[in-house]
Amino acid sequence: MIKGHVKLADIAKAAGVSQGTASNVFSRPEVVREEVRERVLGIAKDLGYNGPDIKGRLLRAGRVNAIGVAAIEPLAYFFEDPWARALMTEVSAVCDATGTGIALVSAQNQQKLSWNINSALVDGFILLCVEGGEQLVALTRRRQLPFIALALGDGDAAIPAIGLDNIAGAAQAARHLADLGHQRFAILAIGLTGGEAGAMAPEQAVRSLKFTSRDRALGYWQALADFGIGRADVPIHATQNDRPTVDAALEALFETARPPTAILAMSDRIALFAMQWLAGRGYAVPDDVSVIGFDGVPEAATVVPGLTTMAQPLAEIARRAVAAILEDAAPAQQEALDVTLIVRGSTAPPPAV
Amino acid sequence: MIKGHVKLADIAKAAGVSQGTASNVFSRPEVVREEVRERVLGIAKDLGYNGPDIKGRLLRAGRVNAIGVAAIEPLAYFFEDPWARALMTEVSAVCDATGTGIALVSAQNQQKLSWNINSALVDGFILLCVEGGEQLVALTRRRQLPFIALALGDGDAAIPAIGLDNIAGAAQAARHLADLGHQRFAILAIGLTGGEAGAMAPEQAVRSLKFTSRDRALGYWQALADFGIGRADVPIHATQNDRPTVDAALEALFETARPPTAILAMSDRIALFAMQWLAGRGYAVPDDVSVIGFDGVPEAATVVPGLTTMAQPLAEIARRAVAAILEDAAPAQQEALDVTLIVRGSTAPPPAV
DNA sequence: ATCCTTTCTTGAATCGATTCAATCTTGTAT
DNA sequence: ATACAAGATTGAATCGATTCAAGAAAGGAT
Repeated sequence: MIKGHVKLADIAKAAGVSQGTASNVFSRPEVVREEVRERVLGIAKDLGYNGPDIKGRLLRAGRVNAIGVAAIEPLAYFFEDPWARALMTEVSAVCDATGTGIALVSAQNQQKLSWNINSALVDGFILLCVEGGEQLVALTRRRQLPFIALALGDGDAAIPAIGLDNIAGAAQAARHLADLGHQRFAILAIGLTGGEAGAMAPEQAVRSLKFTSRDRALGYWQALADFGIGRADVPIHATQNDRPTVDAALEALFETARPPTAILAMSDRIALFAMQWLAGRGYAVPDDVSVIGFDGVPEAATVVPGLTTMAQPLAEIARRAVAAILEDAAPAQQEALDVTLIVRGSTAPPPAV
Repeated sequence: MIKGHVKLADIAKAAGVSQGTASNVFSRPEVVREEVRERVLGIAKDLGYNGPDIKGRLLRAGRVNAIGVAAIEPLAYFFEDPWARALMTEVSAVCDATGTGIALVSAQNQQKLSWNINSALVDGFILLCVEGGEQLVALTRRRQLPFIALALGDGDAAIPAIGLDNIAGAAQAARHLADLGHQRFAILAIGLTGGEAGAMAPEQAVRSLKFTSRDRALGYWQALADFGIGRADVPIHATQNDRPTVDAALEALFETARPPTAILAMSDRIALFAMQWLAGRGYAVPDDVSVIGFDGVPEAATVVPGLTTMAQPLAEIARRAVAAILEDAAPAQQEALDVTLIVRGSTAPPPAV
């Protein structure tokens, strides 16, 4: 019988039992008399029926046992971006443990994303809000499913979100280097609200950086102030989190008369690009220049020398996020988690002058 | 977030139109008179109805517009393994273009995997068969959905699969190094059927390596034979595709009186581990030792020096695989695609003696 | 033989939409 | 005024299961 669509009703009819009983044979076998159960199962095997179709089941149940992870990025983002990957790894671990599926939801343009969010078969969403978080939240709202935003810069407390204490983390990073004796710092920033990259004045930074990066900048400044280093003494260059803009920033920084001995990078990605640029120019890390990153991506541990960084508690973030969706218990307000300093080989005292 | 109980039927009733018309308002608006359409949309907005629920729609349509990618690995595999990531990146690109969703399906133990495969809401599966491919295929068969196996070592032609011409690729790799003048080779293999790693004799390799690795070994040997280098002259060490076993193999190889000047690694992962080991021991790549990998993962391009490798046509693989699922047009038999040599900095003529 | 439990089984309702043949409206041409 | 095509709307069937109140059968006690 090539006709591929045997359904439960067919089995029931063929076995001479009601559809309800047939359903029980598969979903609650203990309630059906053994004799009947075996007969039904036999018929099912004969007809090539492999158990209830998941689509019918889920329509009835109303849940699909999967969570969606969404971002305003191409789908490949989940596999390419180091932070996204590290986070997904942890989310995967949690989902593995709870038997929950993962569906990737994304699109670059608003319209497609909207469609994808609306048609994703999931019980809720984890939103990766690195770019355009507000839009993502707005789009997801309409779906009327539980969701939780991650890395949402914006301070709107009404949005269920898990954030980081970026100010404290950045301060700790700067303090680490200052404690080592560094005096000449430079900041490599991300996340301009506008598009351009380049050097910027502190006031300008406060104005045009997005929340996450602004907080990190504030943290750096705050710690350095304790060491008598003013904002104006710390050049800050915005990048687009990619190699060309990082390279350009470094070119500019190391052309000056007093190049920095310590680089505060707002992401590990930037820090890693910076280390490669430095290696290419013959600057030794950490002997000539120290570099500290932010995020704690796995690559930071494997590169040589290891990258000192402020690690996000990704496992904790993932655990809370998945739990929030599964139990529909999103935090009433934003939670901010601590980042922790991980010292590796990329930071050391500055070279003796 | 409590889900509103408004459904299409409620809207229809409230607007005084039939359910069919209400459905058309959302799914085929052009067929409904403008006046009616606006009235219905108005009512919908008032009642807080956000368009057709996807579950009902899909039940009717019978397809969910998503494909599952499955592997017998923890879910994190998709984000951690370089080959899987590179492949997923390409699959993502294809899915992005066609508006198809991606669901990740995996589990380490058989039973859970079986459950996950059976309950995944997808239109078909792409199977990553690096480990335990046969089991994966067997499990997927039962679901009676289109599927296609990738990297399936086994030669069973009845399974729809996309493979590689490993023999030709490996031969090309070995020829590249032999053309450069190398004479002392060593092979770092993967994929033992048993568990142990270590040095092995050629006959043993043929016997105990899995299909993919065996073919690669055969390819290496075949090309080297043309240069008068016999199988017995090429030490072959099995690894488990991880750092410890690669390190152990290299320790053994470079302890000998005639260490190799050219390393044939069966995966980029192994090759990259090898390059790190060599760097740690003070061997210069490519001046002292040349290394060639296999797979063409992105890291091979970014490492310094770049890794020469045999690149898999991942984009092509992804394109075909997704098309096969979406059009239910899996190839009747296994297809084998060509790999291409990408020369980077890790290979050069051997050191002058 | 009667009554009461237990244990199975039934049948119909439900989940939330789409589809399509049939019917009803219009508008236009004759 | 009549006929007819084109366009809009209806209503019932369908997708594939689960659920649960109610009925039937079997077994035990009196």
